[in-house]
Amino acid sequence: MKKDKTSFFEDVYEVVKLVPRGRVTSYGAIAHYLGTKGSARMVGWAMNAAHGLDDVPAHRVVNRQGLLTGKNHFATPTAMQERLESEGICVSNDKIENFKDLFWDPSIALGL
DNA sequence: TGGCTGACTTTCG
DNA sequence: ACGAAAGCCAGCC
Repeated sequence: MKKDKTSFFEDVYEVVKLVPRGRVTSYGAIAHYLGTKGSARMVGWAMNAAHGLDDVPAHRVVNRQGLLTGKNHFATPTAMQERLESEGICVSNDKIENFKDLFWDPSIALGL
């Protein structure tokens, strides 16, 4: 089932995997959802380990402005944008269009 | 044990 | 509006 010892990363993975296709979330939102488990930086750092996992759509995680700040850590800087566009998300100049509408907050989606 | 790091966020200038 | 700096905290050496 699940491991009793839930690392901060695993919690982040679970949340990111819960992000619906065609939606995006922010580091701060995940950090806020996890609560005291860490700060927004920790989320980004967790993604650094997550990008190696196909189960974790790290490309759906962007910063507060909807900018693809983490694209630089992907296999290719364009992979992130291409992936988002592939899911129906409009990206312009490394920024998500209508980000406010596409924003997906785990705290809300999970009914917290 | 102690110190460095990091894909963010917010605030001051 | 833009730039730089501080705050944040868990993982790794």
